Amino acid sequence: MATQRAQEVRERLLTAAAALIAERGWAGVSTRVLAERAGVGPGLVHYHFPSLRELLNEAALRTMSAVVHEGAAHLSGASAQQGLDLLLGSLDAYSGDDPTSVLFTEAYLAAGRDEELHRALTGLLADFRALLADWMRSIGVPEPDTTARVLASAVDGLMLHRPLDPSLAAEAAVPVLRRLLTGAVEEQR
Amino acid sequence: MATQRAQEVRERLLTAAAALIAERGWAGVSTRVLAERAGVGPGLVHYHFPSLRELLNEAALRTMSAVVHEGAAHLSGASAQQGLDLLLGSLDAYSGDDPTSVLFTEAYLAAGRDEELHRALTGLLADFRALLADWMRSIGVPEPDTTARVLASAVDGLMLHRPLDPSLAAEAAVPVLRRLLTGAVEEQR
DNA sequence: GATCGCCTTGGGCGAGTGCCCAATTTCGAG
DNA sequence: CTCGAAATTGGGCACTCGCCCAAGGCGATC
Repeated sequence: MATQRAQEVRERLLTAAAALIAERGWAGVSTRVLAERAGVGPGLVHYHFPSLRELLNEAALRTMSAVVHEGAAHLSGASAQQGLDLLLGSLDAYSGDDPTSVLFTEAYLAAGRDEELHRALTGLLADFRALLADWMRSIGVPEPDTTARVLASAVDGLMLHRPLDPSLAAEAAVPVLRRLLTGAVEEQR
Repeated sequence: MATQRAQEVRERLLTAAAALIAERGWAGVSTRVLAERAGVGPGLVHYHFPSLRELLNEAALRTMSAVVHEGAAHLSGASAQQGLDLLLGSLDAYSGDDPTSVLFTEAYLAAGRDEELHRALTGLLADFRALLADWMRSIGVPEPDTTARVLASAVDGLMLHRPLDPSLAAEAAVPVLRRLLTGAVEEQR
């Protein structure tokens, strides 16, 4: 059916958009480079999407949503050590100048200038923090809600700084971050 | 003398640029809106600066440099409690959607796409981390170098998340962040 | 095989972009 | 007061932008 090919084009546009946001920055993604990257004619962008703005929002949101929910799935029910390994793993999976890390930061900034994106991102982060707080509660971290908020933002801050601080590697940062979980996992050093 | 007025125009352009980077994003600053904001003719931008790129770099760098060095001046020689108050104070001075916070994040992202800006920002952050580490060493924080790196990036991460997490206030985050300084200031709770 | 609706193409519109430059104003040095 | 360099103006060039649309291709249904 013809609709299937159309769906595939939509998909390719969204995938290309996510990559281009990281490469060129949110405002640097134009309809023409986007269409070229996706391998379609320039007119197709506004056939499948009402505006470039909404295309970018959807592309960023679904990419971020996939990352967050995949992480959350691994975290729920994990032991203290498994959870720490997961955080450590994500810290060297995302180096700070990889497409995913940059996409997150670009989206945070764009949310400050787009109310709709702001609402959606607020919800996505709230879901993630709730899961992170649940995990922390289950392993006995003090003040799990606030700690989850601080740890989540600290990880994003590390992504932001890492490209500007060559010696800020995951294995260096993790022992320090572990102090945030004071009282719960000290014996596991 | 005429040179004085010219210097003032250069100044106004740089100030306007810093404000516009925060408002419209790095790529959203055009020569014409910049000139209008600064109250000068559009042609003056390229009379005082070789390119828009270099103007933006200089505007961001000197603004950030002022913030960093002002903070560093207050920090050096401060007691543990004074230092903590300073950090706490900076956390509610910069809410995350104020011009200064946004400028920092915009500059971090732009540095990933501009080698010259990348080098300058790397140096600026290295200076600040060195001072922060010295302060930590002086009050007995363990692993002061790494802790300084992590705390500096965590603070920027908080700025990034704050607009998307209404309940992430300074007074909530600070007690948790204090755990990073484990062993040095516990008795000061 | 004709028909019809979804999909795709590529060009075009007005606006905005960075950068340039001839013409003009400003103002301190002689 | 005159001169000349520094500073400023505003328009123009070549290009890109988001969005639109007439035209045609495609494939499923009778």
